[in-house]
Formats: sequence, C-alpha cells, structure tokens
Amino acid sequence: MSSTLSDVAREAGVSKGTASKALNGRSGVSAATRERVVAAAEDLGWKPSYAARALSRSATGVFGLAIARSSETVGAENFFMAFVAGMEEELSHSDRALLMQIVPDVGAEAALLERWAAERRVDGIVLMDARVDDPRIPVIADAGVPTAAMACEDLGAGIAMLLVDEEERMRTMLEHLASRAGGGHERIAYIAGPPEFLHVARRRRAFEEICAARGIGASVLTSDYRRASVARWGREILALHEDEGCRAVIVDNELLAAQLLVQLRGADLAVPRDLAVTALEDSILCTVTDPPLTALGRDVGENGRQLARLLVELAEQGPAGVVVADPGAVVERGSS
Amino acid sequence: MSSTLSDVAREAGVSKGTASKALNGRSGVSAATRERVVAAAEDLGWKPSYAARALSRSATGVFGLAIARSSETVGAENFFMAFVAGMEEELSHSDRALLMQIVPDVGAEAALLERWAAERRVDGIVLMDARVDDPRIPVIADAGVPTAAMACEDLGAGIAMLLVDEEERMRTMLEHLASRAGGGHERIAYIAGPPEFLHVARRRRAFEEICAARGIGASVLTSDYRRASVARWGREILALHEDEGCRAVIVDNELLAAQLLVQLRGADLAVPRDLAVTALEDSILCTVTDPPLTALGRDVGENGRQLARLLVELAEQGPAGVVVADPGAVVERGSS
DNA sequence: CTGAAAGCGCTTACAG
DNA sequence: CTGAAAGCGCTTACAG
Repeated sequence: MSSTLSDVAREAGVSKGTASKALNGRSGVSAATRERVVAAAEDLGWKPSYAARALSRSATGVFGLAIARSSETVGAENFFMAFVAGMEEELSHSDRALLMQIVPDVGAEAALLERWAAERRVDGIVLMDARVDDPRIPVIADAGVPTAAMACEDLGAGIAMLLVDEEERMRTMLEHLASRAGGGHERIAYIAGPPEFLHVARRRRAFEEICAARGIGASVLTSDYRRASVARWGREILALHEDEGCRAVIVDNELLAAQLLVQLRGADLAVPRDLAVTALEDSILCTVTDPPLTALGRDVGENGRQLARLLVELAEQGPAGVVVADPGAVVERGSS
Repeated sequence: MSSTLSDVAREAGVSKGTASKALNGRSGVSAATRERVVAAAEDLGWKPSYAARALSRSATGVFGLAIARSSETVGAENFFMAFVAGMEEELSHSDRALLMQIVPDVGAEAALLERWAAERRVDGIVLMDARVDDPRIPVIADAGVPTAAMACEDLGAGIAMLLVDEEERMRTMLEHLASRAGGGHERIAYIAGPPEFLHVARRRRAFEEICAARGIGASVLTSDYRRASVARWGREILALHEDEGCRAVIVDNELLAAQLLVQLRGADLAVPRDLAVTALEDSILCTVTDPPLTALGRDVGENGRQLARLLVELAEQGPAGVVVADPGAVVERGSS
C-alpha cells in the first residue's frame, strides 16, 4: 500500500542507508544523489513510517497529558482548553503532538503515567493540578521521564517548572477590592477549591495572611467544585454579609463565581453595591453574567506555550531553568 | 534501562517467540511455561515497547482528531470537550488513545490527515464539523483510513456515521416556542453559524421550511461565531422585534445566545416577556445567564461514546452501520 | 509445546 | 560519497 524507504531507494538507485541520510538532511550525500532521492520520495508519496522511526530513534515525538477530572468539569473550565491550545501551538513548531487521556482520578493518572513510561509511549509528560502528597511525583521520579508542570511551587523530581506566584495573584485581587470606591472592607470571604490542590492551599494561606496583615476579617469557604454545594455557599455568604458585614467575596474560578451570582440573585442584596464578587480566573463566561464578573485575567495560551517550551528543552537538552509566569491583572467589570 | 522481551525470555529460560505468545495470551504454550514467563515479566517490570509493537502489528492503537478551530472558540464551547471526554471513556475500554491536534483551518487539517495516513500514524480518524465541499473527504477517500463522523448527512467515502437529525431538532425547538403561553409567534428569527458548516445549512433550511409550512415569518441572521458581530445582531434583533413583531429568536449555540442576552439587557425589551431567546446547544453556561437560557439539550458524552464505538467497529471489522443520534429535548429555563 | 528465523520500516556505525 | 549489515523490540509463520 504505502511505499517504504526501500521503494524510494530502489527508485533512486541507491541503498536504504543513503536514502535515509538524504531524506533526513544528513551530511555525507552528494547533492545530485540527494536530489534524486528526494524526487523519488516525492514521486512515490513516501512519508516515514511513524512506528519504525519511533522504534529506531527511540523517541516518539509525543508528550503525554493525563487529566484526572470528571468530564463535567473538564469541559466547563475554559482554562484547560486554552492552555492545551497554547501547548499545541508551540509543539506543532517542532512537529510534536500531544496525547491526551482523561482518567477518573489521580490514582489512575499515576498508574497511567507509569505505564506510559514503561511502554516508552511518550517523550515527556505534562503535569497539571499538582496536589498535596501528589502520587504522581514518585512515579515520575522513579521512571525518570522528562516532565514539566505549571504550579505554585517547585515539585522536585527534576520537573521543569512554570511557577505561578499565587500569593501575588491573591494580593492583586485584594488590592483591587481595597481600592474600590468605598473600599476598606472589614471582612472578605474566599470560596476556595478542594484543599488537596496545591494552588488552593497556597491561595488560601496567602488570603489569610494578607487579610491578617491588613486587619481585614477573613472567612474561607471550601467548595468541591460541584454544583450541588452552590446553594449552600449562597446561604453562607448571605449570613456572612448580614451577620459579619462581609462586603466582598473572592471565588476560586469564574464558573463558581457565576453560579454564586445566580444564588444571590433572589436575595435581598445587590452586587456590587452590597457585595462585590470577583473570580480568580477569567474567561468569556465572565462577560455573560449579570452583572459581568470582575476577574483576574492571565494569558493562559501563553502559559501553555511556555510550558511546552520548557518540556521540549528538558527532553532535548536535559535540566531546564525555572520560568515564572506572568501573574496577570484584574479585568474590571460590573461585579466589583 | 527498561527491560525488553529478550530479558524476560532469558529470565524465564524460553525463547523470545514463546515469551511473546505467553504474554499475549496466545495458545500453544503450556500453562507452566506461561506462568513462568508472566512471573518473569512481572519481576522485571516489563511492558511491551509501544513503538515496537506498533511496528510489528502495523497498528498504533491511536485515533486521530484534528480540530480546525481557533483556540478562542475551542475552549468556549462546552460541546467539544464533553464530546471528547465521551470518546475517551469509550476508547479507554479497548486500551486506545486519542491524538488531538489543533490546526488553524480546514486546509491545514486536510493536510494533517493526509500526513497521518501516509505515516501510518493513526488507526482511524474522527471527523468533526463537516463542511460543504469538505476538503478532508477526498483525502480520506484516497488514503482509505477508517473514519467516523458525527454529522447531519452521510458523507460517503466509507465514513462511519453518527447521524444527527437537524430537522427534527429544529422542529422540536419551534414546537416548544409555539407551545408557550401566548405562543403563536408571527415571526421568529434564527441566528445561524457560518454557512460553510453542513449542520448550519441543514438547520437553516429546516427553519425556513417549517416556518413556511406553519405560516410563520422567518428571519435568518448569520454569525461567524466571533464576538465582534454580536453588537450588530443585538440591533438587528431589536429592529426585527419593533418593525416586524418578531417575538422569538433561536440561536445556534449557547455562547452566542448568552452574548445576545447581554446585548439585549440595555434595551427597552424584556426577555422572555417581549422576546424569547433559546439556544440549540445546552451547557452549564445556560444556567448562569439572566434569565437562564432555555436550550435544546442532548447527551453529548453519549454521542462521543457512540462515535468511538463506530470507529472501533470500522477499524476492526470493516464497514459499520449507521447510528442515529438521540435528537435531544428542550430544557426549559427562564428565557422562553 | 518450543525454538530459530524472518520481518515490520526505519537509523546508524562501519567499511570501502 | 556509498553500500552492506546490524540493530531498535516486538510478532508471526515455519519447523521440529
């Protein structure tokens, strides 16, 4: 069916080895021969067999990304796809591809990474959503697969890092709230994600420390990112507003913030007049709520490109430097 | 580094061929030998090399999905990720993976598919967003790669189909609008997507035919899915409402519908009292707008699983049957 | 039931 | 500059 290198070599009247060198732009082939081989390849519509090349080069040209999220949340968060799109853009420059697989939980993800490593299925791994006591780290350390991660602290195990300064991000948002006309909130609430995520823990700590330093009351609510719990926070936020004078709430992501806005709609309280609501992630979703959501925006596509570059560097040349991500800026809309 | 089949064979005291048979559960190996081989493999932590297996079996265990969408829209639409998640779920049962690549346009996508085929990079291809005169179809027909698509009509070229009855979907939505208290709209508008998409053309035709048959005035606006054009429709819809008594608008997807809602917010017109707004796709986004959006929901994850099954069947056993997708049902919310 | 050999389609030293 | 050979790590007829 498809033609092979042997066909091309025969057509050009040279050996397979010479044909290979000519086609790969290696030196040690005369210009005339190279031309003849290239023409023959073109003629036959020859393309190198992916599997054969991967086997002989012992490199797959593929980076793996396992995602331990429910299909419910993976689709809902814009962050994820924008990030992946950025990675792919960068990877396409070096003719690499991304192998994505959705798994039920981190345990399954760790197992998958281990298998990928053992099967030499990928040249490197992208780690998302780093966790406290992350089971994937020892697997990566053992396997020694080149790995890159976007996280708020160095993960060790030789993992190339795109570092996110969550403290600065939190500070930026708190400063925005403080600067509002009639600012000087005496109490601010933070609706955090599940505490097993490293970035959540870091954000929470930053929130509490900064508030304490400024003499602002800090209330933290925890969300499991599920819709069912939204009604509960609505009530809790209302109670915090009425009983403790809470006048602003920071929400971990924009989807949660939008849902909170819906909960608050029926209540006897106006956003942003009585209560400001802001999100720590931005997306188009923020523009279609009522009021539109103020959010901390960042260039997620660029982050994806940065991480891809880090991983390529690590896979090709060994230990890469640490890159610090742009912390982003507040996009003011109607909710604050 | 990683152990190979030779290591396992030596450890178990058998030949490579026998070890291979034992590990792959083939017949012609004594139970005792099989046990010894399996134990040796376990011992050494052996896993088959992906590339070697792909080469000798001439099958990659990978299906390819090229996406010709801007990273802007790929993230915004929930449909896409929910669909992919469904596919992956199904594929993971047969130990297959999805190779996804984002490309700038259909031309690039066609070129990529051609390359994938020539490199024997994938065992099959998933085709999304079928178009009028789709440049990918001849490529697939030529290459003969097993392909499956979700679309509103048979695409030929031996492509396995998950058929969506766009006419029935449109009818369902129109019937919902007709059944509203004070129904009997004299004019309905439809904001359609780019006409090069097959499903858009089909929806539009259905919209016009059904309206004509029922004596309802039909106005069609065309959107390129870009945000910049949203303000324009806002004005056009208002004009249709005031000048021609248009009292309902159907929007191609929920993101567009949500943006229309925002445009309409400042106007002297109430949704749904003066104008009903509904979307032909549903997602969590519909629940956070004000008012929440009535939408035509369907089980997109199930669609993904169905398409994956079709593709597996086609790749393994040749020509598969046609499956008709569930047309979905109206999820009534506040906007209609 | 088991082993030796050939083959999948490339790449890469090694001679000439 | 060019060719013949070995190797990447599996699978699969073919003998025995």
